[in-house]
Amino acid sequence: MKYWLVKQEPKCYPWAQFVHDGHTAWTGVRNFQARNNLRTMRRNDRVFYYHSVTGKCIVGLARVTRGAYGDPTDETGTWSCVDLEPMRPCREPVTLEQIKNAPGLDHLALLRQSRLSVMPVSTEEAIILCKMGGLE
DNA sequence: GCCAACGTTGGC
DNA sequence: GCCAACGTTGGC
Repeated sequence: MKYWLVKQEPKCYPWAQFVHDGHTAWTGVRNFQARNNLRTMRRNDRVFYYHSVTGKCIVGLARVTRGAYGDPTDETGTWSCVDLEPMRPCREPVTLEQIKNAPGLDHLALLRQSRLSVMPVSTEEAIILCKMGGLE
């Protein structure tokens, strides 16, 4: 089981809406590196849900319910998406500032590649993030 | 609102 | 294949 982090602006699709919907197709990714990460995802992988721009914090944990398939919002066949389902919210959101200051998280792609919207998280990093967010 | 980072496009 | 111009993302 691998760990990932996806970014979303809360004004586009907030965690609360995700929870309300119960599941969602993670469509619309139009960046090759992010797409390649999507394609590496497997069912039951865990996904940290990060609110970008407004919020700037991890707000919950989701899981992959369906591995990569063709993004239905893409006519060209170039892009992929996965299906996600919320698991549980953070007891406390993990802020970007906390992440920056936490030992062991300095290699997180979130800090190194600010524009990447789908990125891997190592098991070690995931353990730290779960602890910080009150996620078991 | 600004701007750094960085991906994409298109002329050459 | 190079690179300037341009657009987007996202933190500040």
